Amino acid sequence: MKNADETRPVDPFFEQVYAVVARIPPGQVMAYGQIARVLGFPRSARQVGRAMRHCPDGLPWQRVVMANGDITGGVYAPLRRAMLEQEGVYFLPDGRVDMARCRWQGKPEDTENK
DNA sequence: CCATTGACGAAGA
DNA sequence: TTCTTCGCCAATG
Repeated sequence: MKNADETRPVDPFFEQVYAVVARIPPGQVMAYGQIARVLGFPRSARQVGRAMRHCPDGLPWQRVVMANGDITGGVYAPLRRAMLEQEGVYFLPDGRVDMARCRWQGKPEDTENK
């Protein structure tokens, strides 16, 4: 049994989004469009954001930010920023995430052995 | 079925 | 570099 009893319909796209987000290592972040691209839907950045809006507990939703490094989440945006800061994410003086240094490639292909 | 909205992103001014 | 506009795509009214 999987979700027959669950009143929540499981969308493959949503599940994939959650899977990728769960793989983001501490100190690194990913953009909505970047996640969509990894899943094979480079035009569905907004749908990724829609999935994050319904993000389940246990998911590092704080590591998902905008492509320009801006943080979403409304009133919780500053909270997310503090959590990322605690993980070692670099920030710009403007309060945005330093994507140039913290953007996760999504595919670690031999990070040490280059 | 059409109009509006949205945790996006790139391009233009 | 900041602000505005347009395009994408699905959900909602």
